[in-house]
Amino acid sequence: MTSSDNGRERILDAATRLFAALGYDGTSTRMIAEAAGLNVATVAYHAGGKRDLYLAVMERAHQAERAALEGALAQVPRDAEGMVALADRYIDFCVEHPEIPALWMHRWLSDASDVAHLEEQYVRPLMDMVVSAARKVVPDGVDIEYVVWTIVWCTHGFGAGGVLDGDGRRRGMNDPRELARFRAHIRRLVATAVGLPGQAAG
Amino acid sequence: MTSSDNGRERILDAATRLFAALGYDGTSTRMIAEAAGLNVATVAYHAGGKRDLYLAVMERAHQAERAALEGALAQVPRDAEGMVALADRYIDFCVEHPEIPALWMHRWLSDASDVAHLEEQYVRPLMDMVVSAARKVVPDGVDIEYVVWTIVWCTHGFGAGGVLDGDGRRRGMNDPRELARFRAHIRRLVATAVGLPGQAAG
DNA sequence: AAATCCCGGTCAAACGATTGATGGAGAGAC
DNA sequence: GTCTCTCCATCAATCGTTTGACCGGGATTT
Repeated sequence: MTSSDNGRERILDAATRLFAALGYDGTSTRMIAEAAGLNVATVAYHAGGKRDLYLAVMERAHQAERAALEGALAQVPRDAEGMVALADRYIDFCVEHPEIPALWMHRWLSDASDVAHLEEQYVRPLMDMVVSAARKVVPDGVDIEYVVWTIVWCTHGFGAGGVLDGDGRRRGMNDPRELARFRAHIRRLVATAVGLPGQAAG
Repeated sequence: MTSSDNGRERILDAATRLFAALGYDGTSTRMIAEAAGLNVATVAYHAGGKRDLYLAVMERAHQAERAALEGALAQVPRDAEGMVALADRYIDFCVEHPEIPALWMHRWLSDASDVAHLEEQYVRPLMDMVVSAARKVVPDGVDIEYVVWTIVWCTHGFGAGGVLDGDGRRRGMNDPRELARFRAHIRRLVATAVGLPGQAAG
């Protein structure tokens, strides 16, 4: 148990990075082994198999997401400003865990049955938590659920691929200026959705 | 030229569907051949190779997107309502070509250098067209470029993965009720962005 | 204390299967 | 006969997985 946890953890970290960057099919167990500084057989020994490893990676990512969102919900007031802050916290989370947006989108693009339970187990409950917190704040005529989906799509889209600047180059969350612009946009988007008066122009 | 175009076209269609559903790495040339009712060697004969085939698929998809967007821009008035209609037209396009959102997102998740030229050649010009059309309509303090990115992220996210209903099941563009809900949401989102008075509640 | 056993962790090597690609031969149109 | 299109057979490379052995150290036995 001295270096075993170390090995398993290194494998999980490497797999997380590679699955996020290259997708499931684009990542080989040998890549993961090399990135973790271990042998292919050791990866199989710790993870049981590529598919099991992927499931473990997704499980850990979802747990981190749930913890972050529950923590944010506990600290944020249940009013309009609180909802704006909540979206901001989620962006913080994606900045701290840059692999998660890509991991999420790759997973979202496939509908493999063996990861479907993650949606019932994690995604749907989190969606319900956020929606029920926002319901009493949002004015009539606004589709809260789709507002939340919009935040998710935008944050994951920006986090995983960034945007194209004027020269056609990608700019993403690692670009402070672009991140600030994205934050301002989401802040205004949420603010208008919850009926807050217009923010100061960014 | 009698049945050759037929063969090449069948291959391109099959490849488009499979690349959209399974991604580049998740699709094999044999799958494409089988889906097209042809032999693997025939695929190589017409397409030259898997990578060239993928490039051809992406090129065709982007051309269709450009044609649709240019057509929509030509027919739509240059005012607030026109911008709402423009977003609606783009949703129409994604409904007619259900593979495109997934194709787009898969491509967006990878940063392969041999497809990077597509961004300068297609994506950036289209973005510029839409942004310049919307600029004179949008009130101050709104980040037009990010509003357009929001439409793109939402439409592709919804088109490629759908949303989770109350039971954790996926609902997407093939579900008329969910599509209508999505349309209403985007319509309201664009309407508020261009400073239009609140729409009737959906 | 010394010798023995056991076991979790790691490795090189190999497994069968599948990958993208190619060469050569056959079929049909002109 | 020539050209276009298609298929069968095969290639080397890589895939995920398994095997059998080796190392190190704690427990057990003598």
